Amino acid sequence: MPLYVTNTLTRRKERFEPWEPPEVRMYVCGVNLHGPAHVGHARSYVFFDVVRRHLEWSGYRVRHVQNFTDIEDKIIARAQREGRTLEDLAREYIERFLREMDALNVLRAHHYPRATEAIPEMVRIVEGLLAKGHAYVVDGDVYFRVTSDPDYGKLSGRSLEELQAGARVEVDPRKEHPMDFALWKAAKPGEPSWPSPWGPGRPGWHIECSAMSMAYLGPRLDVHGGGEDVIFPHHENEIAQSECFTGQPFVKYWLHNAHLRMEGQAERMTRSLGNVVWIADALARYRPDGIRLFLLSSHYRTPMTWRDDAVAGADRAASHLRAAVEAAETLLRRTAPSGRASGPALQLREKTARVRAAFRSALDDDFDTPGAIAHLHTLAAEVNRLADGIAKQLPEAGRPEDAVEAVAEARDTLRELAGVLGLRLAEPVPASVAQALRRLLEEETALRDVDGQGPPEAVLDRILEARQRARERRDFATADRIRSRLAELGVSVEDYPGGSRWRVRDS
RNA sequence: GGCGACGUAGCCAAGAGGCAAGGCAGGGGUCUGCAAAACCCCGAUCCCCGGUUCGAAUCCGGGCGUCGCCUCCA
Repeated sequence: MPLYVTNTLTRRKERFEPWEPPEVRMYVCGVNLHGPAHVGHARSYVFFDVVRRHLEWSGYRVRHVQNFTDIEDKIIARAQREGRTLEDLAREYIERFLREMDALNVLRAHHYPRATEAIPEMVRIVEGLLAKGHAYVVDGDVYFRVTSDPDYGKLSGRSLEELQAGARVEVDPRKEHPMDFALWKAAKPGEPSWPSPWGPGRPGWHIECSAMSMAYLGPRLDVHGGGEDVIFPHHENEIAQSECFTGQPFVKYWLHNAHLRMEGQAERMTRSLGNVVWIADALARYRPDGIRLFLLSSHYRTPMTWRDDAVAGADRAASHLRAAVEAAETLLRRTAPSGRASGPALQLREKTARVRAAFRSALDDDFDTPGAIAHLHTLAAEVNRLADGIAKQLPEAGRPEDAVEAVAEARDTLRELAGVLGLRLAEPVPASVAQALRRLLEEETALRDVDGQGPPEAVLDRILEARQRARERRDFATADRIRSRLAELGVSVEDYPGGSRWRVRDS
């Protein structure tokens, strides 16, 4: 089934067909480096991460570019306030942004151009626009002449008259038309500046994305994305500049995500209002899978609210998915395949195939991530049901060795589909636990003979074996003590008829 | 003022005219040395009023409410 996406430009769901398949050129508007990123930014980048993962899963080769805005009024103001250089400030927030995106399992773009590194390209475009009569110079500033572009307003769906009617800002009288926007700003005293044919100055905001997308992806993009707040003026102006400069269509599909609001706040989350949850704070409270699951639990074009109970709920839902993978793995670790398949195993196979197809259709339908998540839960429940029956040795579950192949396939599918949403479904054993385990082996007499070498997962398996021996001799005091010591380390122990299982505890 | 979204169970949320997905929370049960996890069972006059249709959460009209954008912004 083909992919359909809602194109802001046409306001319709359209079949996705890139200019030159299987290549997809995707440019996503990046952050302004005047401060750290908040969970509203995370919503946008997690969403576009899913766009990319789904395109790649569908066989496209995606070239993904995301910019950093490192020159702009607020950055200059902050640098001056803190007595730091722009470079110093930019370096700090770029590093932090990438670290936080890595933590959220957002795939890295292929290029992260910075505005200040693309000044020559910008100057070249401005010169071209001047030569074609689409721009004019006033006192060292260069403005785009909106009346020279008959298409101006096509993205935001408004005419020049409509835009002017709602204007909230005082108009610079030197401009020919109130909606004309700056391509290049003459330097003010004390501000960083670059030489140009119009004197020292710095670029306007919009020109950077035109220049950087062209430099890395060529004049025509397949996908250009960002938050819906940048539709106007930013993306509107980008189209005007780019198309007037190249004479070609700039972007085939414009994708915009709706905003995230703070619980109890009437307005959307934005750094200038201060009503934000920093990504770093969210990561301290919730696991990455939980945060992603929450952010993807609403369709990307629906506004959503950051509510702690909802994020906590998504965090628990992530555990439920992870439990299915872990239950499958426990079974697979302990059971050799028989080469046969029981009735329940055949049913699981069929369900797995159905879920795979439904999951794909959901994402193909304009990235319906809430629908896709629902299908993931359906498969997880099927795996859990079978694994539960087998762990309890229920006759209707069939023989474990007859379920192995179907369970392995279901687990692989669950992993694969979750991976398209960027969910890891795994909780690695933290290094701190590995160290604490060695101490536990020394302190606990019942664990004296346990080998503490090797990866912590193996050590935990051996600890559970020793604990199992204690249970078998009905030494529950020891067994419970080991369990509670592990719990203190963040490892929970679950007992089943066929043996015990450990899990790194949720958050 | 102009342009545009949205309103589905306590909460989050999908839904391409034909018996209303999924999750979280809650209640009951199964399993179990205890615990935990998982599994099973339980929940909706789809904001209101009209209309079209054999049939509407879905289409049309009108209300009410919430939100976004109209040069800081993901």
